[in-house]
Amino acid sequence: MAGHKPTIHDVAAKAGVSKSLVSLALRGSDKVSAESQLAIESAAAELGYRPNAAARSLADRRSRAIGVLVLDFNNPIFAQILDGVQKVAGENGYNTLIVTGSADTVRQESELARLLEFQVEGLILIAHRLSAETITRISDERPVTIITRNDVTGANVDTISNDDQAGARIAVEYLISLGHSRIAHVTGGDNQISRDREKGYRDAMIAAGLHDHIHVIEGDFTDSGGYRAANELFASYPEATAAFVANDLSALGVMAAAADSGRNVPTDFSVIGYDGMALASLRTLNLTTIQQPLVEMGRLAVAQLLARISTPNTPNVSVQVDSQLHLAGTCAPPSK
Amino acid sequence: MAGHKPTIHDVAAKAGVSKSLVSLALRGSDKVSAESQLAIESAAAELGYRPNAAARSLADRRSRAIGVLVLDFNNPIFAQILDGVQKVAGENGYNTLIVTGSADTVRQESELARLLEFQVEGLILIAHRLSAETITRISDERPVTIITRNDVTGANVDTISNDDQAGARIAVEYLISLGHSRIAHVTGGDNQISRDREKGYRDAMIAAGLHDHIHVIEGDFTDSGGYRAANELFASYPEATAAFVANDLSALGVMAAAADSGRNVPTDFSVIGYDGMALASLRTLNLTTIQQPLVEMGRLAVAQLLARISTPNTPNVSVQVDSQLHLAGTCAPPSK
DNA sequence: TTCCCTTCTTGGAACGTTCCAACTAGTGTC
DNA sequence: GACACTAGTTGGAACGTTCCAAGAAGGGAA
Repeated sequence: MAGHKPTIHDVAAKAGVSKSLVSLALRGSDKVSAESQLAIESAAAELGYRPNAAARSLADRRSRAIGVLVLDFNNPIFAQILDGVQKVAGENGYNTLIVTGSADTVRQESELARLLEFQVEGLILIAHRLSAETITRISDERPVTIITRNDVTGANVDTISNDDQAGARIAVEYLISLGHSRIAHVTGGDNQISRDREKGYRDAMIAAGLHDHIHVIEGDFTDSGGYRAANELFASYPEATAAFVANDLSALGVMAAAADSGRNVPTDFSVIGYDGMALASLRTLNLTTIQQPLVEMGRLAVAQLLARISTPNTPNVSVQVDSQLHLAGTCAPPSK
Repeated sequence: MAGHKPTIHDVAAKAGVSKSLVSLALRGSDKVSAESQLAIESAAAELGYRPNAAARSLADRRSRAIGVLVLDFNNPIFAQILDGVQKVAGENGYNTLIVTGSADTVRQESELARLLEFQVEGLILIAHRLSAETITRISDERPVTIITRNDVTGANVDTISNDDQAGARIAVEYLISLGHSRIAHVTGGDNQISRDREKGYRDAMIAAGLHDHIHVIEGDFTDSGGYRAANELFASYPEATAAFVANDLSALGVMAAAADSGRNVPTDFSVIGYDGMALASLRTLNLTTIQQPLVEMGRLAVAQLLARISTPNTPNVSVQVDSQLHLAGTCAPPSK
């Protein structure tokens, strides 16, 4: 904590050159003589000089920062996505401003405003609860890439998602292949992702001639929502031998409810989730699930966002990645 | 995406006043006439004006941003800490720049450099793997608050931690109170937190006259580390009836190993963890643990950091918060 | 010697704010 | 009618960079 933070002028004075040359040298221009380069570098090092990003951003008219809005930090899939996001952003010299949205819409707005004031060059949204309208409005000011959704359109909006319907079908077909027919579905509530996963469930059931066995219970993507939904399921449809649950977190709640009702997973009751969150594959849980390539999705999102930043007004991009069945310990053939 | 981002000059022109007055009005000065205030506000709204944080930061000589370094996003306790951090930072009008450190020391340096270039006014570290020396060096440039550790000193370093030794003693005393005596400990590897928790274990065992039963296996704070350590434990000390594990994540690994070895938790083998990560309290896991007030720790850290930023050169602060025994389903009296 | 070309270097303007000293109009006061 | 206030308002300087047009120094070619 020296008296004053050294600026480019201090470095220039110490190296005996002009501030302009310091600026050039520090950014690796090839028009600087070897001698000056050396003098400048050692002066900078000696003073502990750090370029001021705000000044650079102002002069440059670009911030080299992207904003990330994560609506719910407590769903661990976000951590994995963020891993990918941060990696690619860092590799490209971009800073990442992460903001977690509150449930409160007013505070959400002010958090978004803060991001935009920072002149982020683009935004990554990981937010299934944000309305399409809000997103379109934001995209009016800044390019946006949305991860895990593809239901928003706009001139500056790209999406990275997996094919939720296809993933859901894979899950259900797997249960059917094990011999199940009384397969229930616990949804994730009122949002596009849930609707798609439910659609995939229904389609797969119908395709297998199991139309009569379709049984859907409303959940909400949370552990306790899954628990509640499963209890409801066991009351209303006790013959069910398996459940396809809208996401991993609520699948864990379903497993707990199954255990409470005296059902052993997987011998009495099979559970398959969706997402592929890292914790679900811990040995203790060992959840069978449809695994999204989360880290990869984070990577792709940043790559796409940076592409749009550097070349605006290109056609919209909607990347769909493949999700895979992750075999683990919570599914087995029905016992009867 | 209009042609040009409106600046304070555009607003001034539109409202028919000077840029200085716009600046005053937008920051809520009381020396602006009601009439001007109104004209300025509506001009700003109409143009979709957003203040440029970089310019402000430059003129102001402060960035209103704090940096957060999280070394491992995959340990879910960080999500909870971050919740508290973001909340208090936001309430005080501060932006949060979150960076996840790579294992790679070189990249870590460049990530830190990027934070410092952003002129963050202070840093929050959640990083048990960072060397004390590195931290002291950083704190030379900017105030630092460290969460979950208290082993670093420096003029500008404050710490928020829980009393790991005390927490560990609580855990062990609880097991003893249930009737256990053959209590093993799985450590978290070579770092201060682990050493403190091990010390607490040893002290509690000795205090209860169980010196002969002390049995320590090296772990590493991860799920798989816990799994491996537990298998080692069951081989070297099969009579153990309980384990105090250095953190929740590895406690889950221990539980998996117990199950694999045919031990039922908690009837055959009791497990108690440390941290209180949200996922461990899911019904399916229901882990007994020592719960740190993680969100609160995040809050306190920011509060302390902001205090030091506004009033530097005050004596160092080391806050110790209390951790509590969280009763759940993985501990029971020994069966024999 | 003169002139042109490179190669390196430079000071000034600009970026969008905030701060400051100073200015203008009223409004009272005597 | 002069004076001092007060309430609003203003332009210019500053913040630490980058960019740009232009300058200095040295080397060849004529």
